[in-house]
Amino acid sequence: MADRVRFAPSPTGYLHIGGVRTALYNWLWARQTGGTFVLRIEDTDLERSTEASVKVIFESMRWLDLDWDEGPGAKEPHAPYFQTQRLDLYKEHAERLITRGHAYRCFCTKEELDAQRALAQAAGKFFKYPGTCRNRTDQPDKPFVVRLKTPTSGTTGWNDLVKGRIDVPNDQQQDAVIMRGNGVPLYNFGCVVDDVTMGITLVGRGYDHVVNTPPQIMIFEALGAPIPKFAHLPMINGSDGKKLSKRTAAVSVGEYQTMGFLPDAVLNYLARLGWSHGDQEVFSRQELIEKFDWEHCGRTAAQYDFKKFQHIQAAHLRGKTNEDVAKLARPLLKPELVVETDAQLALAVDTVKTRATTLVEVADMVDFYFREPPTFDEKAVEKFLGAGAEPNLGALRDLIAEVSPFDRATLEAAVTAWLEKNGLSLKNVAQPARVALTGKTQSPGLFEVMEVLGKARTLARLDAARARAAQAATKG
RNA sequence: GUCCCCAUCGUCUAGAGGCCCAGGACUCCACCCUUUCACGGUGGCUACGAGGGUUCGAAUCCCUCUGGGGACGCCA
Repeated sequence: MADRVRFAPSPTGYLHIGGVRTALYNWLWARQTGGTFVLRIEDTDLERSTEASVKVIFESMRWLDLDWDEGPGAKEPHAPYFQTQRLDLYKEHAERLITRGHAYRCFCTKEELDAQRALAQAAGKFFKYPGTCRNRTDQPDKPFVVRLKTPTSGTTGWNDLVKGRIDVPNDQQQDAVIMRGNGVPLYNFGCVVDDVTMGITLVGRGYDHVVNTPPQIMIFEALGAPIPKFAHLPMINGSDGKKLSKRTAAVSVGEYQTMGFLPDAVLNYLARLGWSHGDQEVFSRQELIEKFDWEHCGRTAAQYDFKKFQHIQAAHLRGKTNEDVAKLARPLLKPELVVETDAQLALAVDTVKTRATTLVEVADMVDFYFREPPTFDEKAVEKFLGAGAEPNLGALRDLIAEVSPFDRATLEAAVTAWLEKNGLSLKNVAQPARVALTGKTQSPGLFEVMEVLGKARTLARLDAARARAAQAATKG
């Protein structure tokens, strides 16, 4: 039977790339197996959850094109999909647990417990709830929390899809609070009740959750619900080996979008971080869907590597058609640029695609084609359009004026012949011409630049440069 | 302190007893291509944490140690 999987982020900030990888693996599994990908918002941390964060999550998921089959804005057979709107459900389930003797009301106050904990810690001991209310028969009219009656002996375990068998002694657990005094469930409880009521059959999540799994399994059991499969993915660390942070990496999806990364590249990089398929490094979205599996997920924490990320991004950029890249880069062009047709932009893109990493770079590199005059790099002008440049530039200009058709091959042939006849090498004229045409010392090939620019503008730019050089000659 | 997990080049990883004196990729370096910058190509540096077993044979299995990470909340 196809699995029902879910991604259940907490809206406490941007969508973290670690979270994206979790979402991705679940999504890939669902898409590969014809399963259902559920999006649920775990907003029970009232202090930190914000509506803005919820919006960011949706936007990021949409940009990455990780579509959800069930959840806000999609089908909602198990609505609502926000935990704060499911409070009655949690209360019901908690009551059921109490009735069945799997949970109990605890009247100890947070203050009492905190004091005891502080005391224990001061003595170098580790505090564990002593079970004060576990067997009490009176039910005073006081505020209470609900605690799970946890087995004290034996072990709780599961066959983790990526980690293998994990068993944890039950005496390590304590009677955990599952419902707060204010009726809001704790993570472990809300999560399980939702997974049960939403029919989740496979839980794929970060490795930091393995410690939550034993108590959650206990809750599944107490609820009399089938226990889903679990897959715990290793963490992603920063390049310093520590937890991924804003200082060591771009952690939010939005940052990659503004840097001009392609969604498929982000997915590819994240997929390969902690999962492998032989020696393959570059995957299309479709390949990821076809090839993803839990067996080849790594067991070790991975370090984020921006250089490799860029490499993957560049590979995806090169893999796209000029037309597609042009379409994506167009909104990134400076508004004052004059681009007559999409085809023209695609031609320009073709010349910079192997030189750029991001869409932002594409937009930047293509700028000189559509700006009249191009932006000149002063150092380049000084070096190549000075007093001595005028004769060669002039000769080149006059030669090119006669070339027809005006394409890169014909241009190159004509120029090469001319150079030979005059005992010159391309080195003598290439850089001045490059600066004249592009404003920079680094650019796509000279003849492709001319072709894309077209005859008229090529000659105009050459003329302008010649005039500039002549002026420099009279001055100095 | 107790419990859980992990351990191959700097990094991501392949590897599920012989195919491995360890393969791919990123990075770095050299060379080739070349009008510049890229792309591409070729080559190079660099790894099985340590010690014990098991075995004819171990990166692969077992044990110990060491080193990392995580948890022990009315956070998620």
